[in-house]
Amino acid sequence: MTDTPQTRSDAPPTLPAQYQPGEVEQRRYEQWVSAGYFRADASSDKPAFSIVIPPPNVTGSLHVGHALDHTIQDILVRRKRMQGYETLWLPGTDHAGIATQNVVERQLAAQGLSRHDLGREKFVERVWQWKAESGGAILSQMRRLGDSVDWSRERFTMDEGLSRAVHTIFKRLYDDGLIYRAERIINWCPRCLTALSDIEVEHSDDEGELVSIRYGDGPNSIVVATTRAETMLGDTAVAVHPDDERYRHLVGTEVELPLTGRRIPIVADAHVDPEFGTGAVKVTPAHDPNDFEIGQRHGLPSLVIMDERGVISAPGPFQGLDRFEARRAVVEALRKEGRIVAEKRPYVHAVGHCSRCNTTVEPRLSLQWFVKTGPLAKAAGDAVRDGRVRIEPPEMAKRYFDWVDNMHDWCISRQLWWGHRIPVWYGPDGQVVCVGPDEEPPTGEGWHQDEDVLDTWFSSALWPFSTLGWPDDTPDLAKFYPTSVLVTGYDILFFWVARMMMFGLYAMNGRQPFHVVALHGMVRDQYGKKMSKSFGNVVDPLDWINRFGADATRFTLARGANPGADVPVSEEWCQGSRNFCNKLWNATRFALMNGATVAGELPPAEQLSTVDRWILSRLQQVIAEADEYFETYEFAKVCDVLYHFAWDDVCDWYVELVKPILAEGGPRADATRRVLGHVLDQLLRLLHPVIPFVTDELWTALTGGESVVIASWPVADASRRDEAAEAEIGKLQRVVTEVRRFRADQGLKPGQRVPARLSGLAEAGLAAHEKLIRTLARLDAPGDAFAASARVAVAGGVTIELDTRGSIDVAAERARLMKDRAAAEREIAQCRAKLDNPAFLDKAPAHVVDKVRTRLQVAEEDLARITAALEALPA
RNA sequence: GGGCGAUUGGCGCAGAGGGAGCGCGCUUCCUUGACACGGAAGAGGUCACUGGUUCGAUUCCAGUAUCGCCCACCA
Repeated sequence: MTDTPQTRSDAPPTLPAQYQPGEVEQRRYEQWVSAGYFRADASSDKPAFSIVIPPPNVTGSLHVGHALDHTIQDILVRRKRMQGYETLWLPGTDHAGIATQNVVERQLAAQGLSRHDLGREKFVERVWQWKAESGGAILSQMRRLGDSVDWSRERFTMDEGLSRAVHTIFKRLYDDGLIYRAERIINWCPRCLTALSDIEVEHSDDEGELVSIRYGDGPNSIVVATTRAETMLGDTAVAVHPDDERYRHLVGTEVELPLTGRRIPIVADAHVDPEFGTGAVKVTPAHDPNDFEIGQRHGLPSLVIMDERGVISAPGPFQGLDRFEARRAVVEALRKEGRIVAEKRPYVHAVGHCSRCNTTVEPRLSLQWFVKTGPLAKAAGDAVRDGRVRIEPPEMAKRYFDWVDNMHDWCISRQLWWGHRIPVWYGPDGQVVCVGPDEEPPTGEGWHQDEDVLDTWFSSALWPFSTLGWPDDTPDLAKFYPTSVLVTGYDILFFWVARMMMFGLYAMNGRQPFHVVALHGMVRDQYGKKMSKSFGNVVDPLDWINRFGADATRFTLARGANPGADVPVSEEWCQGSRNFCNKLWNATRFALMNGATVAGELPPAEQLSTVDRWILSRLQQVIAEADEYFETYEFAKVCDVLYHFAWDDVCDWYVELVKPILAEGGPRADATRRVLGHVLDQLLRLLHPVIPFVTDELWTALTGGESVVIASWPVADASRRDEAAEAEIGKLQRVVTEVRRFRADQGLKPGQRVPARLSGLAEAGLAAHEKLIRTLARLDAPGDAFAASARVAVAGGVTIELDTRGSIDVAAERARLMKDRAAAEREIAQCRAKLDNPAFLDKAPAHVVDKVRTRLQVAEEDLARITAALEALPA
């Protein structure tokens, strides 16, 4: 073992040939947490960088969308931490009102029970119990991913502090007249039995049937069209456009409503579109938002004909029928009476569905609580308009404006039990009292609290400041509010971001909840398809973490993350990411085996070989580029730059170039060991935010440092840039590649050594690298019996004559050269055409003209070289 | 119905007013003492279509087509 490569005297850790993530990840994460790296200190005088996590559903589990969202946040936080910021990434979970309640109700249903069987108190207890059972899952999954969150500050949207925040802001809004109670048509889910806000309703184009029904008889009859025939039972008018000549004579008269015997008025209302259908519309104020408005304008009664389950409640033959059965039955009854004018025909129109259970939403007249959004939304829009909050990518801001500028009042009451109960009490004599957080609710005979709870988004809208201690004036709030960045998918720009803006600005006296909103896309499969269970293309991040490692999973996601765009991923790409981690592992392994060192200053440039100066120069460029991409949330580019530097420059070239130097030993090898150590040290730091585990494992092994988590962030050193070295190594790479190409074309085995004579190296400035070129291209020194059988001509005037110990495939080489010649000729023609164009010379910028001249010169040299090589080929 | 975006090699995506790039896949060769989760060398695209601006357009503008997303109370 005398020829063992030099190793560090203090016996470096020996690494296995393959990186095994499992054990490393668990060990590292525990160490990070116990070392307190993630704990934020509000009393620090370092500048603050804070992010609040978009709280996932407390009883949910980590899906690949979370994994993306968390990876991005962790990247930002880890880098800032290394840059010396006091960083806080605050974790927590959301109580997710309807979603969680639905889950528990399903569990009950399995036992044949409903929530009403338990009663409110018991039911809520049961939900808390479910939270206790399942609430830990997602948190431990976040640990698996490597989230560097401050666990000491974990919050829940229904914990005591947040409940007080909810209570406080409700009271304040109420007192300011921004919360009110009113009877309105709201979106109602007949299955969840609760009101829904606009954003909880998803529209899809459904096929319905449009039927035309004749109301009244004789010349005074009028035909209306509807897709919801059953609602005619609740009609209290027919409306036509005021300017519609066809019906002018009927306005003010009454018609008989079929099946009911009621007579209803015909009114004129500008809302009616005379072009649509018959130009006459039935008016059902209790079951349609438009009709409700018309009803208000004309003082029409609202007749409720359907109960909360969508079952007909109006007395008569249809009572007790479900709304869809009733629709068929009503149409049938009308047909029997000869009231159906035009047969029903298919009609595709947008229908609202409950975003939770997909049940068709029923517009329903009911008494609900609303937030008056006008002034709040205005402020939320202005904060973005005047630049206090930046939306990334900026194109997304338009969607935001569309939303905040056209927001309806927000229905915040939900007929659920799981959530923050509305802090309003009703007295026996109709009193309504909103009770503040520090006030006692009224007691006494007949007083009772509102039964409803608040929309989940009400409490999540407070997240950026309620989690920091608001309404109290806490050190956390002072230090970390406004938060630095909010990272989330564009799909909840409206759901959540706009609402945080509204409440943040309101509660914090005009101070915005965050400086930047960084939006990412949805994770998709490798064909750009949405992930769906039915399609079977859903990725489980935990599965990937188990099989490929958390780093590989994170790298795959980050590598696909272009700002605002969807992120395609696939298992193969994750394998590729794992391979990359392994590549780093082995590069570091090589460095350790060869005594790379990180101690002391880097030697000055004069003491370094061109190869070392080249890689250091490249490193500075990479630091600068990666840094810029980090700043602009261009994570795909961050990964791209670092991946290629690591793989191409460091592994494929630098390590290979350095092997002969290290083998030689001496001071040059010492310097190279120092540079190799430095480059890997810096590279691992740069990669740490993206792939924290493997980088920490390698960095500590390489440097002996405590942890790369708390290492300083690399800063580009412009004085190490060396264009001459880059040009020189670039030339060397071209020479080597060209020889390898020749060898491959000629079918020479990669390992086979071929005697060769090199000329023109000095002129090309590569005189010092002959040995390297010979090593990399596997060319031996020409012996006494050297007989050139082939000549490879390389750009820059280098010529290499090879003794292939036999004839070469002349035809193949000729074909190759002809192809190259054609390319060179094309290039020459292109350049000449430009340079012969006076307009080009006149108008094009000087550097472009210079570039074309250079290209022409290079192409001409190439052509000469290729032509010579062709002539030298044996016939 | 309104708004936004996309259209670049087999697939997924970058890109910039002046020489078409990346990953995966594909072809050929190679177990060379960091790594086969590897190495070397390749093949493959008239950058959707039509006009316009420009010395020059794949890149800017307009229109067309196709696709996607968001918003929406026209029965």
